[in-house]
Amino acid sequence: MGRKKLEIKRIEDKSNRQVTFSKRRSGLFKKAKQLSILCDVQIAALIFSKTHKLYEFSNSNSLTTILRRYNAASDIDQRKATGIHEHEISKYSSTQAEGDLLQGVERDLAELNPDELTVANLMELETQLETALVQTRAAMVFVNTQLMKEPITTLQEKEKSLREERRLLMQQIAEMVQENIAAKEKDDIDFSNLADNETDHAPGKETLMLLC
Amino acid sequence: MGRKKLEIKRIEDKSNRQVTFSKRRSGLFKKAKQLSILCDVQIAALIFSKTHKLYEFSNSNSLTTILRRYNAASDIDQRKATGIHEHEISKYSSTQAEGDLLQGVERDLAELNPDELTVANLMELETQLETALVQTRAAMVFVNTQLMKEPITTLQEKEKSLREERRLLMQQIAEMVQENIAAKEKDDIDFSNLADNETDHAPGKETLMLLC
DNA sequence: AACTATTTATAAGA
DNA sequence: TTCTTATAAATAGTT
Repeated sequence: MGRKKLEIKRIEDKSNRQVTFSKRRSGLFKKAKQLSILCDVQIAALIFSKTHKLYEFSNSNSLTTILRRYNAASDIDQRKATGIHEHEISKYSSTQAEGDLLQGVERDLAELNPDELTVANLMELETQLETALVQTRAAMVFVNTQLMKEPITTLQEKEKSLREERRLLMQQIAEMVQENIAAKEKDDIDFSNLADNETDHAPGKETLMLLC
Repeated sequence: MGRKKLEIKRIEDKSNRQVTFSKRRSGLFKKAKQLSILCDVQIAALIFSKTHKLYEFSNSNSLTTILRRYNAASDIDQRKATGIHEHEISKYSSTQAEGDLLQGVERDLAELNPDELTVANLMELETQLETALVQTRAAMVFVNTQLMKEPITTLQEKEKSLREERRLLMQQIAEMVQENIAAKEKDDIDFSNLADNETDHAPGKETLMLLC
């Protein structure tokens, strides 16, 4: 779409490539945001440029929250020690309203028959929690990617940073899972229909074990 | 773009939403692929639909390789035991030619001054290896997501599956890293300029440690 | 960073 | 659902 039809092959001119990258990246993220809103789906898009910057789009609450926390912590704890290094996360993240997890469940349930409600509700909640888990894991990758950009000089430092990163993440994940469980229970849903193997475990505890 | 201007808000009609999702998802992946080719960048895009299917685009070699291996293994080992469950990974993955990691390095280096070559070469290789690491981690998340879709009934089964999944991944990562190192050494580059802290470690081993 | 001629994506219709 | 087509939107080259 432009003055001339452009053949899809690597643009050799550096400056032109940079301009096109900027334009099309913005276009791609815009499309991603539109799709996520129109069709009510969760999208994450990552671009690793040749200059080793990470550009990211995500409409996921938990993901952006974790990223924001990490970036804040990173600003305070790590940048001072290793030198300033601008983060290139784009501003396209469209955080949905708070509590979207359970609101989404309720909206989906409106399309179901009343007598399917209880079972469907439980299944949906189960799946939503798993989605949150997936997002959390995705967040860990994003955060790791962020960390990669830091100019860490020794492998000892690298390992230490990764350990600290993991400690922070485990903490954040624990908080997130606890919030989910609290929300679940607050929603006053009957859990007695769950299979036996679910009832003799604390859900949050089990989830955390799987992450370790 | 269409007969009418469409307001960007959730499409309430289920059937219309599904059609739009299908069309725009295809459009988004097409754009992602074009951008990755035109600007020579690595892109991963994930979409989690409300029906809990994962749609994925990636132009990354290592990522798609791992996914393909896992899916193959999954077909044989797991589906039989837990019941068939179609994978919904889209076919948009555009795998670059083999050895693109080092080819990319060489191409970038053509734009540099000759006297910067040795240092730049090493830095670039370092970064490429880190990129591979990031991709590997991303692959782990994708694979976890895949696994989430399987209808696993007990938490015991779930935990067992995750353990097995991790074992397979560690193995695949080890292979990938070894391939990288082999390619590195085959390219006949002088590593003597590396800082001391890099020389008293086997790079592959260290990388694996960070992943554990 | 803005502009605009064109190409491309796609909403609605068949 | 898959194909068609009128229209909206993205963007390549230009300023």
